[in-house]
Amino acid sequence: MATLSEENYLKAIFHLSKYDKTAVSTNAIAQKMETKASSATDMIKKLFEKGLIDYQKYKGVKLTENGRLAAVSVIRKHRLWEVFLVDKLRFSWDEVHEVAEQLEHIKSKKLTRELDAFLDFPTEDPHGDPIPDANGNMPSSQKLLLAKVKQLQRCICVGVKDSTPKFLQYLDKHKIALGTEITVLYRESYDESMAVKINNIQRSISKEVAHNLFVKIS
Amino acid sequence: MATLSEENYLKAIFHLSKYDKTAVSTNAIAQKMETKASSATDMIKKLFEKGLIDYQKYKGVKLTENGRLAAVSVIRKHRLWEVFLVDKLRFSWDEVHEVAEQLEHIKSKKLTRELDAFLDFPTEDPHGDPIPDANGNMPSSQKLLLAKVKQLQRCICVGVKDSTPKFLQYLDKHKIALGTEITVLYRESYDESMAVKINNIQRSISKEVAHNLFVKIS
DNA sequence: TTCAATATTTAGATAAGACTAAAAATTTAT
DNA sequence: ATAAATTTTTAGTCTTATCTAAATATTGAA
Repeated sequence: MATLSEENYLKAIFHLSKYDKTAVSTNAIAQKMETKASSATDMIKKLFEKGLIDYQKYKGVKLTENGRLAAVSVIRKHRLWEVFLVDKLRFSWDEVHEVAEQLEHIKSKKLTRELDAFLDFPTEDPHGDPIPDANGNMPSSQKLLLAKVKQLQRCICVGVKDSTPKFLQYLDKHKIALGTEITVLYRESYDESMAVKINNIQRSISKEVAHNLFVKIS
Repeated sequence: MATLSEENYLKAIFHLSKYDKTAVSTNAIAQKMETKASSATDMIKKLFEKGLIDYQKYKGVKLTENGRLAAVSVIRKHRLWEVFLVDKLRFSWDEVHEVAEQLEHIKSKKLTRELDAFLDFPTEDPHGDPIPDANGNMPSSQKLLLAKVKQLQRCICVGVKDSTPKFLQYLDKHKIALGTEITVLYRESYDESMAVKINNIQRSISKEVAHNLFVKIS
């Protein structure tokens, strides 16, 4: 069974290898974990000994199947707890992360199973991120960044890439939520901002926001 | 803020000083924590440095007000989570302890407050133990051990002293639950067992059971 | 009250996970 | 292709919480 620290490293490695499938560097792991490269090396050796990652000195790491399952199990719990906090306990979507970081490490198969059922088997967390099933399968979605949407297309907001409180509160303030419909009017080449229509009102969306909002074409 | 291990020691000291108000010995703490006396001494020094216990070498320890508050806060969370597991997640009363031991260490004022509200401000956990309020006040109850009940008195089962799965499963098997009415018929002096009437059926209750079941006179 | 038994504390060691500083390997730039 | 810059690893230290073994204090029995 993995320790709390091991679980956090596995999660970090999983998230770092989510998009590109190449090996993850020691420095990248250290940065994500907000620790030093030497500490990351120590943990890498430990995870390698336990068969949770593939590792060759100086060549970076990759999760093994066991490592992936362990990481996904933690992510599943994290996201289920986030749903619980928002749906049942009046937390807002910008308040859940810190508490879920603690709850995700609770070890009880039955707890996870029953929580899932209690929440009626949700498939997404409050930020639109998919919740892996009990076998470690991650539901795939065809979401894309708002920044990639073509002119005059309509789309629906389905998730966020950046889920820091600051960004989430920005979205709340501007009445952008999951499910909100957005029509892309045109792109400003000067600053890569976008003119969009939200709730029939024309607004400008900065490059930063457009690169952190996931949508699906509707 | 107390570490996980510190919280567990504070809880142990609280439970050991619950009934008798005298100082708690190092050995008693070590035994409750399933560790060695030398380890207990180390932790005692640490808790003393932090102002959570009063301590004089060789004289045992007592919780300070801050220490008591810290212990009661953990116990409050433990018992609220037990209610959650039984009332919302289909756990039985003999399954909740282990998971609550983990959940009790989650640090979030808001989580505790909202969980309390979500559960509709329960005053007792599934074993009949009182849930301290947010200010650290423990509701007092006038419960007593079944073993102390006088002949021909009627009483109602309100709690358990021993809350190990074995005892709880014994009670389940014999259809004794919180709220069950028990009439004490007579006491067998030979083995200290009791003849009682439960659900209009006469049964014998062993000394062991009678000393672990709390009732209130009805 | 004095000595044996018991309880407690101290001293020194260990493991996990972090750190700093220095060494070694790899990558990049000229 | 070689030197410089960067990345990664190693070596050694620190803290927390544990342990064993030894030393010291307290308690209790004769």
